[in-house]
Amino acid sequence: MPASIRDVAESAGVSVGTVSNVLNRPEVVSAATRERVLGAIAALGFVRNESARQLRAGSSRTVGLVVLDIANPFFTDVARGVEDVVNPAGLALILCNSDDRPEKESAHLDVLAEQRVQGVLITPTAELTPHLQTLRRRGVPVVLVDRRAPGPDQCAVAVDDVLGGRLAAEHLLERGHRRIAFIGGASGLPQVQERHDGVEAAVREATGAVDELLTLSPEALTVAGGREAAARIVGMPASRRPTAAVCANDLMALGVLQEMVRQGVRVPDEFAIVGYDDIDFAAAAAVPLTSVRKPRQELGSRAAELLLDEARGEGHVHVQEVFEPVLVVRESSRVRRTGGQ
Amino acid sequence: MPASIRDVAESAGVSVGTVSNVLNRPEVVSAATRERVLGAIAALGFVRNESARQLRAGSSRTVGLVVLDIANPFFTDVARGVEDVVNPAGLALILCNSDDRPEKESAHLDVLAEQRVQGVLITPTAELTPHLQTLRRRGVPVVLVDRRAPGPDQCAVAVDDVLGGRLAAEHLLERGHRRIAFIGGASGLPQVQERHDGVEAAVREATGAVDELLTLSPEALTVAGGREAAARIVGMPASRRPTAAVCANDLMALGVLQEMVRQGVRVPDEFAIVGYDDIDFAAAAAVPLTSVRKPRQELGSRAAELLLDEARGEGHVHVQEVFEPVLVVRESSRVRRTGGQ
DNA sequence: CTGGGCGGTTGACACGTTTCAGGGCATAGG
DNA sequence: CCTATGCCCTGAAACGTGTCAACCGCCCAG
Repeated sequence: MPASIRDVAESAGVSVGTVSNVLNRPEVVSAATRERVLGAIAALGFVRNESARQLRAGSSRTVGLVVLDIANPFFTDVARGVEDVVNPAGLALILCNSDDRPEKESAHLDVLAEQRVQGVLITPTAELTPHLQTLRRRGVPVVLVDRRAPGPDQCAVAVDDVLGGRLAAEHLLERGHRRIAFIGGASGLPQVQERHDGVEAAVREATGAVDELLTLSPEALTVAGGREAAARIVGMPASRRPTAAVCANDLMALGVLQEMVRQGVRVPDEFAIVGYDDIDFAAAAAVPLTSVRKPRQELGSRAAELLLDEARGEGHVHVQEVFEPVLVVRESSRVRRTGGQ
Repeated sequence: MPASIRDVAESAGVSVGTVSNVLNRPEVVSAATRERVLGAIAALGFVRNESARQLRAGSSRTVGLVVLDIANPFFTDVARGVEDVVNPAGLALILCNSDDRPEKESAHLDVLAEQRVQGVLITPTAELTPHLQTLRRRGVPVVLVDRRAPGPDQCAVAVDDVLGGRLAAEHLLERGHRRIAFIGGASGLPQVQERHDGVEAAVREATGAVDELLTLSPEALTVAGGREAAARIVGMPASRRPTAAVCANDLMALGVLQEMVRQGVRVPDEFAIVGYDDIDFAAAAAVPLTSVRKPRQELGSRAAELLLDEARGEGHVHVQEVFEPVLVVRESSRVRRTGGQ
């Protein structure tokens, strides 16, 4: 059992209160006493017990972040943004992975509630679980990340995904593509739905019909999901087969790219691909991916700022921030053969 | 302020001790009382205060994991392995990113010490910081991940990186390559050094000389670092330029690949690449990467098991586990043009 | 000489939980 | 009727810290 504040007090010949003051308000302690106490602390290897602090303070010095897929670099970039804000504030980050499964999400939220975290940053699964509502009703600040708020009574940091989908689709339409695929996911995330809607709207405006849009929904928003979708596309009769795809994220786009190459379909000459998120691997792919860029790190840091502000109390006003995505054009959608422009 | 165990007790008309029993040893409480208490808990929305539990128990229900680069999928896979072991045991995971910088590592370790984590899993930076020693001396279990233990007095889960380097190099040598580059890093990580040594040994055995091995050490073990190294290689006179590279990890290998493609060097025809770690993106690259596979997830889960065993106390014996890496051959090192085999 | 002010220190209490010795009560056995 | 035996339950202590009112000397102004 490690040394306690009491051991330090004894060793330095002062009271516990003084030791506490040295730790928390060093300026009220005389220099001589302070030195003596610090010496005792060093000698005993004393380390504050956070549990006791927390118990006393009523809340802990931690923040929770719950993401859909820790293996998706988009979320690690978000996490890094969160860390950049949260660590300097003296808070530790508890990173949780829900794997897009509501049960895991709920379990993590329960743990975070028991930990009395200062607040929770979360990209929730499709339906907002009751656990999240319970948490908020209990007064724990919750900021939604990469997801719009259902109402004005909470903070959210999101991206205009309808616009993102539109940008991606318009780009392909401009390049002369008419039969376009949207590759989304089966889990029904609103972000994905919005991207779809943006694509659909652009296609309708350009072609006057929506049936030009083929929507595929593989099980998961992963590389494997992308491969699966690509295989389906390659299997279609050439007359109906799309010539380009907008993917709901870059992982899927990479999967599509990989499968196309494997099947001997040349990208972008025979099939163009647009991804979403613009993770670093998008640019690093050997056929660099055109992608819809989101401010990944900023998404995290801004959300963390809002969370800290809300946790601080005093006249916090809820903010629903919506970033504008930007299309980054790279090889995977460039026209090489056919004229185009 | 949320409801406490005392509020529950009052509301249910029992003592605090009984409520605690309902929570921790429900079998000793009569069914009727138990129901009444559970009802009160639900009605009040009571959630246990972990801080108080921890204070009482002396240690918390968390485990720390400190990694070198959260943006490297290798480490997120390790983290997933850790989670798989640690969550079922009722423990939360605090994931920290040291960014390969000793100061950040130390700061994180301090926080973990204050949190009284059950133990720490860490891939340390090059030199073992005193903070780590201090932590161990204080009795906190520490398991090294992807790093050999300096002595028999602690657990470590590592990979035979000399063998890994050798496998990579021998593969290239068999393919007829003679001038080989090893692309490592400047930070001096022993893992990287061992990989280098394996490569060097293989080259010496095959060619009788070591001067065939060009060693490059870009700043960071990242995609950007790989690009940087590749640019240097392309800039060399053809007579001395290597025809293949072993990279210290897959991120760098992807960077090399990307830069080679950008410069019009065909992979693998003109330049072969072997990565290390075999992250998912290695296979997903449009020129799939040959890579030295490590059991990423298992590395994490095994380390977590050892940590939990050590934390449990009772006759724990330190284990230094060393996994054997396996070479996974893909396109990036296949000979296409020249005969070879 | 006295009173007031001030810098520095003290010591007790509270935070919410777990644990454990002990106590009340009913039932069964003598 | 008394005692032994379980079964449930109670109540207090303890974990380590932060806070705060109170206190102690000491100096200075009056």
